[in-house]
Amino acid sequence: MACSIARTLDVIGEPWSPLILRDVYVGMTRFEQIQQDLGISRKVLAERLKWLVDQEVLERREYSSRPPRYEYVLTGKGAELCDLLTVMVRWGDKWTAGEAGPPVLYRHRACGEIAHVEPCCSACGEPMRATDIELLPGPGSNR
Amino acid sequence: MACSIARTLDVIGEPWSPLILRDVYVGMTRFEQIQQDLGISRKVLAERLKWLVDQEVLERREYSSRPPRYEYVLTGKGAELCDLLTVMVRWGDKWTAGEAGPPVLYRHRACGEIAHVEPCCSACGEPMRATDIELLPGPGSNR
DNA sequence: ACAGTCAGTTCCCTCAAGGAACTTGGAGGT
DNA sequence: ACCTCCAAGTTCCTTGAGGGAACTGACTGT
Repeated sequence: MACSIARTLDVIGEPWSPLILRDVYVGMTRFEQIQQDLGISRKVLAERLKWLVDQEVLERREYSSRPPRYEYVLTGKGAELCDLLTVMVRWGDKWTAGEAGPPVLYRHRACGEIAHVEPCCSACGEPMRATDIELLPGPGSNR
Repeated sequence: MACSIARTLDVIGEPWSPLILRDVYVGMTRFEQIQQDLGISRKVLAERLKWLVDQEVLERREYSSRPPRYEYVLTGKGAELCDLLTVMVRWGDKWTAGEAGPPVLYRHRACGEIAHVEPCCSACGEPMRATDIELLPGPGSNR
């Protein structure tokens, strides 16, 4: 499909993938850890990890050779997918967090403040919401 | 689960929902239009629309009373979900667009430039990638 | 009266997810 | 040498969700 949303969903569209990515992001990099943390079936987890490695979102790395043991780490491509997770968190915090408030706080290392992520324009730096955007056909369009 | 990612995925985690949202965002607001555009089964589309309306992401609006005809429009909550879509598009454009380039271009109405969306810090306004963030337990944490 | 439109609903079938048990390759204890 | 444990999967069976096609109901236009 000539749609970047569909192509992105092709990589991480199925519901477990973002959660797997989050686990790797926060340092749960091993099969057993992820499986227990998420309560996902081992079969599906093995499939997803293989898929994410094939897509170059994760890298399978040996952390012990005897016995052979592996962990999963983010690639550059995968790290940028985590930006998507932070935007998800923002929405979830704003619209679905209960009374208690957000379960996790984000500190921006550059400025040291507790903050959240906001979509901004790459040209002018001002906030850029979906409602501030005008869509134009691009070079990869098929019409 | 005490995780805003999981809560967000609960609302739009299943693979068709983001595509449905995109269609509504670009003006395809009717059942028949969406069904034909996506090639989704009518059964599943009806289920998803009902779910998204229940979640207050979409609103079901009568646009003709006789015969009774309905369309779906974004709520405020839904419009902010579209920010998530724009971030998906950015990733898809960058990592999965082929030779041809992105299928759609975005013009930021505020500055008039063709641009893409970038995650920035709500406190200092500088770019804020997943790798620039330090995670801290928040008030809604359960440990 | 009859065909056409839109917004669904119903039915059946297939395929993918879940769960539990099993496998592999080695480490460590006795 | 043997038993047991562990991480990282693989295999097998069952159940549930998605796809496809046909049907329904409320109305319009000719």
